Amino acid sequence: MTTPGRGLHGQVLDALGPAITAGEYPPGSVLRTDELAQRFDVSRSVMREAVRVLESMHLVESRRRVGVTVRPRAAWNVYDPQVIRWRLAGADRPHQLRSLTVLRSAIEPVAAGLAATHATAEQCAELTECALGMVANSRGHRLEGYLVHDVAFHRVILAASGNEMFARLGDVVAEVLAGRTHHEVMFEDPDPTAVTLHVQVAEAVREGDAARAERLTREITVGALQELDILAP
Amino acid sequence: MTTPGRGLHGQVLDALGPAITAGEYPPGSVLRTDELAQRFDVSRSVMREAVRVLESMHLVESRRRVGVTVRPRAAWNVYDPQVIRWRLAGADRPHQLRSLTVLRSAIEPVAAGLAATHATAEQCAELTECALGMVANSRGHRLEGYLVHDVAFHRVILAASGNEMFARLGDVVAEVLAGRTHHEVMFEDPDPTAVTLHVQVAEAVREGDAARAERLTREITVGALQELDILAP
DNA sequence: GTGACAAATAAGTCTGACTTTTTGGCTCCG
DNA sequence: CGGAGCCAAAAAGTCAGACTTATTTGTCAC
Repeated sequence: MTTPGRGLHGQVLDALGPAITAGEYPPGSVLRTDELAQRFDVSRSVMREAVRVLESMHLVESRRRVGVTVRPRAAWNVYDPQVIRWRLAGADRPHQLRSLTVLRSAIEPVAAGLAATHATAEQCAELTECALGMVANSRGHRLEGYLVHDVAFHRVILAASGNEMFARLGDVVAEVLAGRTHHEVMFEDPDPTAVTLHVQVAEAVREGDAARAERLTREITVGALQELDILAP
Repeated sequence: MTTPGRGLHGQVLDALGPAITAGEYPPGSVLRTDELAQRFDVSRSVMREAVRVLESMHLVESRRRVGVTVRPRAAWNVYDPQVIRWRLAGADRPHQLRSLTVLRSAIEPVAAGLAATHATAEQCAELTECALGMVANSRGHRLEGYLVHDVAFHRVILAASGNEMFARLGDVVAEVLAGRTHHEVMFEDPDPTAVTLHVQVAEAVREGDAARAERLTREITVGALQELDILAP
């Protein structure tokens, strides 16, 4: 994904972040900067920078005379792409995947509706192209090719909505789709109904039919939710 | 809000963050750590910590031999509550408020539907209490009292949805509602229709009627959107 | 028990020296 | 004239050590 080791403090984060989000240090646990610095064999300055970042994600809280205490889950910045990635890599991946899929089911239909009225000609073209790519890869175990176009499709929809909050969820959706394809048990070929729905959404957006785009996208997300229920009821 | 000056680096952030999000340094601008440290009269270590936090928000990128460059808007972590607060305090407040209100309109109806099936007895009681408080403050310029209960109401809905991604938007909604009340021109008394809708949502959740809770909440958010269109078309 | 005071502790801050990477220019050769 | 390669400058990155400050905890007197 992003650059893994952007400096020493980044390497420390790549080790500490997953550990904390995985619950390895339960909420209330107290860490000490100096001890951590020793453990990771870095200077205190580097360690302090890492702690500052964790603090900005609300994963920990640093207080004088106390130390660095792990904050409860409810405080975490769960929208931080970094935090999402750490959690998806950890033990509560299924839980995380479900939360994100529910989020998608709320956002994407509305985004598609907006896209129908805001999309540029270019975006419509891209969308159609993506849908076409999905169709082309919908049979014969071509899951990777399918995934690429699926991700691109949803990215375009979110971007075309014209809402920056929606657009910023492109990465999240990408992670969810990738996670579903790679780690969850996925049926050999994608659901043909879903493929058709994507093509139809592209149509609706192109024709500027907001209501139809929204309804069709809702069907897609309902499908995604049902798929989750089948895999992990 | 949160603690304003949690250390020197926090004070630096409170100055730099708003400046960057306000577009005072356009994307591509290059800052140098040492120069910034001088300007804010802090040591380089403190300045570096501040830069690290800005970097984790994707507001800036630090590269050797180049300096600290401001990243384009599209890269910013717009879901970071801190970033939201900075932007709401700045010049593109109206734009930000609109984005967030659209986000609300997508999330809250779905959250309310989920709340209808997931809410505990306690949460139902809280909800009813909030709705009651809104009614009690709906007349006679009691905007502050109304706001408190309005915020609490939406927080409970989001929390009761049982989805952590939704729950985490409580702060965002709070900011939006507070912003609307304090800075936008608000009508003397809240819209009576909205008040009634809140009471009915509480009812629907209590009765476990998901579809009705979702529909009613959608009416509330549609109202919020229309209000925006009236104020800033 | 309660109050104030003192000691211990860990984060916070500053400074200065050093390292590493990147870039931009420069020369030299084709 | 143009490209390859080398050199030097610039800025971030790293480290070590000394010092400051806030907070907690424990103790002692009242």
